[in-house]
Amino acid sequence: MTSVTERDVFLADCPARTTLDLIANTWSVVVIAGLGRGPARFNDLRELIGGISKKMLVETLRRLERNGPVARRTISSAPAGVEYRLTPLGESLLEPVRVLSRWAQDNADDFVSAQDAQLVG
Amino acid sequence: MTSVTERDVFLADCPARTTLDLIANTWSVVVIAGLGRGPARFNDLRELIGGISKKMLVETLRRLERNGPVARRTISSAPAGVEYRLTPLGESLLEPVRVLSRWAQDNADDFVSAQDAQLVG
DNA sequence: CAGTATCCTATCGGATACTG
DNA sequence: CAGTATCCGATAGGATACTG
Repeated sequence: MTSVTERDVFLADCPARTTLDLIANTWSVVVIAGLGRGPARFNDLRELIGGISKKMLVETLRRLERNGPVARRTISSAPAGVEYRLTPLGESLLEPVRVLSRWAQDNADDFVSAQDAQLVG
Repeated sequence: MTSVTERDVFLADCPARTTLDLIANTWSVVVIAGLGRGPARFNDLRELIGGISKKMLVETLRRLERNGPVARRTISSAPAGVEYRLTPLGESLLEPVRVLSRWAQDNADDFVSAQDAQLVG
């Protein structure tokens, strides 16, 4: 029994594509990877993630919250604040995110040199 | 012996972050995944990848070409045209891209329902 | 501490028309 | 077939100032 509606990233207007649109961007990947280290407060995340603005961090967290992978919790005990953590869905996203990040880290020098070669040539 | 310059996606202005910026977007992921099926012509890719415009396909291919994962070749034999294929670097990117795409396909329904719940609530 | 609100620019990305 | 060129609206994203 195959379902009539496929889930294929090659198809426009498919939930799989919509999902890819939401997770396949730098800030989503880095925020998920950051929360993979454990629950964190807003400003902890800002310190961990170099170059992210308050605006983008808020927007990224809200979007991930809306779609499931991230949960937000208010801390009443001192020091008061908020805590973000991965949901089970977010935990399952951790592996893809880490595989991609690791690739970026391992192949960064090849990318850079290819770009340099282009600039020189 | 640890190198002085780290390769960490958490660091702004790090080659790893720059690399992530270039690959962590929908069109890059889908184009790499598409070329993972084998070498393809420009219009073959346009047919395979739903919703991509000529403009975005050209720009994505050029960017991936500049940075290494994709190679472009002119076909002189009939029917004449061009062929895009993955380089060895591109092949190594295939696994991360497939892991991410598969996650999107497998969890698309959870994402959608989470969003629906938000709309209702 | 954890945001909001506003402004402004750059890039994304579709539509359309044209080219060798 | 495989683009290029141009126009245009929508979104990304930084800077800054303000808030409970």
